[in-house]
Amino acid sequence: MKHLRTLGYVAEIARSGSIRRAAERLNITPSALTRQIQDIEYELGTPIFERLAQGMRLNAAGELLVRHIRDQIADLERVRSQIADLSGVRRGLVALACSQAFVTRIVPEEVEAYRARHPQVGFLVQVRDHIQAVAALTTFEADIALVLQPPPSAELHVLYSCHQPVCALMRAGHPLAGPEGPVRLRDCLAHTLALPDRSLAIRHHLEQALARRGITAGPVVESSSLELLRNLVLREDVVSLQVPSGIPDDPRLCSRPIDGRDLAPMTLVLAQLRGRMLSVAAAKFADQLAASLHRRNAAAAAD
Amino acid sequence: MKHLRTLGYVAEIARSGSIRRAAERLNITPSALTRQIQDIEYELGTPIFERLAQGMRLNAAGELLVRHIRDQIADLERVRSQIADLSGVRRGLVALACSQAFVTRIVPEEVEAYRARHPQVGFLVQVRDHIQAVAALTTFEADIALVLQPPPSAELHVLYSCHQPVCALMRAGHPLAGPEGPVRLRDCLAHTLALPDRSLAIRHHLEQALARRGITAGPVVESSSLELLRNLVLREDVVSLQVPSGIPDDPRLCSRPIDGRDLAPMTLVLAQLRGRMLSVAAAKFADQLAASLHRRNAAAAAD
DNA sequence: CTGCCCGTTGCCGAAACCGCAACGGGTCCT
DNA sequence: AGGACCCGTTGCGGTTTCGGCAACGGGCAG
Repeated sequence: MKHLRTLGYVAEIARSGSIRRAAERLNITPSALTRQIQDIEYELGTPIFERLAQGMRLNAAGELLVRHIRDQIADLERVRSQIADLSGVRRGLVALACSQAFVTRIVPEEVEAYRARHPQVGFLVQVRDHIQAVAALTTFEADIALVLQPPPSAELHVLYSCHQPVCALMRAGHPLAGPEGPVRLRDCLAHTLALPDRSLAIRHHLEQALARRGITAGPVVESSSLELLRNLVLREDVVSLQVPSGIPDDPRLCSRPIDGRDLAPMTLVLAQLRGRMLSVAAAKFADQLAASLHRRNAAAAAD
Repeated sequence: MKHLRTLGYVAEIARSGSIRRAAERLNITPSALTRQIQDIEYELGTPIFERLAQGMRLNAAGELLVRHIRDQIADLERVRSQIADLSGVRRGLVALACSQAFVTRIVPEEVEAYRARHPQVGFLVQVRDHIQAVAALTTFEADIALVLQPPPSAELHVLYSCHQPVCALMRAGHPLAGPEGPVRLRDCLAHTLALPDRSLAIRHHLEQALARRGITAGPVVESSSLELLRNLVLREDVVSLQVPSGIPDDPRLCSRPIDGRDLAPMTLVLAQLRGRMLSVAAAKFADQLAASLHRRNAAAAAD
């Protein structure tokens, strides 16, 4: 809304680190920006930016102010959403930060289900690793986060969490694909591996377990893209590791959980920023997601 | 600050109930106001006021918006106070709603002590009964409240509370003034009474106790001003009822607690609005006040 | 020393804001 | 029923604010 145009300028400068870059993104001139900042600093009676040769950086006062600004913007959005809710049609935007493992099935299915009931609600789905996802929450870039193995943080308010066993993934004809039931980790390591790289939580999890046993995995292929690994599995006799949520329903693929003695299950967490009041749309979507995850988990346990 | 000028207009219209009255208080013309409101309603896509013949009243959407606006204003004030605190000098405004009983000694003493250390901090002390005090907190007109017998409310966050015995107050020569120690309520009722009226919590407290015994008090004088009652006590042989905090240190006055069997002690409460983040100045003053009340209470118990 | 990118400033047109006067529609009192 | 009164609203014109353009001075790298 209009009244926080100026404050938005401040936030954008803080984001982009210089007046000129911010001006670019805001489609105004640097001169206009400079004046707005000067006005605000005059009103506050103190500078909020350090002027460096490379641009602008927030000082302590600025940090406080920008925090307040992000708060204001998010809160106004929530109020608008509540107001829209009064008139029947729910509209709004749900900003979700999620791990790569969930873009395959869970998130698209849930978004579709939600939008079938509330077509006026938009979604912004950002794929982030577990560290970046928490950061996105604190800067209000995301309302909720769905991630694997998030770092413990006092800022996180967990809405739902459950365990996901790590699974070995191979194509239907692969030697390991035969029998049902769990597979030992050492059997997997005997085959050619295609693993997620170190930017992904699964790999961290694996490395920790291997380190305790003094083994190292020598993957032939590693990638930051789970999708690439799956496609590779379809073309060659390689074994990959993924969590069940990320495995598409494809008869050409076969997955078997790693024995719990070798690799503990990973933790799936749905969370928001502690103390943050969500918009109606985001809150309801989080509810739906939590309920659905609960059902999926129960169904998986029944197998 | 500048950016919430327009929003302040909305809040003021909501307060005063009509555009013309708000315009008066804001020193602008009604036409200017009308336009601002229309702009906002256009931006929100929905009216926020009902147009009545007598003026404007908030609708449901407006209620949500005004709540948000008050929040914004209070939060910005808090941020400014934090920023000022960074540079060493504490400035800001502490808005306190208190019962009449505390304007005699406690509040003036505490304000003086605080301002001696932080002269840049201003105070706004509003005398409110226990109902109005809570209302002042919820509308952000007050940061903290110091009241007797506040109604239990989920919105209240109690920072400190203690008991205050009700005391009989008379001048030094009065027959009841003789011995030290508690006095029975029936002995008081035997004398001419000058009591707080029904707008004050002490009177409510007394009426409740009397009703249980099936007695009614027939006061000769009743008043909403504790100060008036005290001055009356000095001029005639009448007995009044007050809590110790409200009794000035005057050798011409004598007070004796009512026996606990006749009248339970009243509850003194220092509170803020639950979930509200206070400015530095208000938070520190609340700390000081709580600590001081604790000391005073301990000293009184030692007598 | 020479580009290059930075924030900043003077000047001017455009847009937002506001005051003035007048209008139309309600309520209340006579 | 009529008139006084208060209400919100609108057309018009002046003032203030905002933003774009061009130019300046200052750090920094090659």
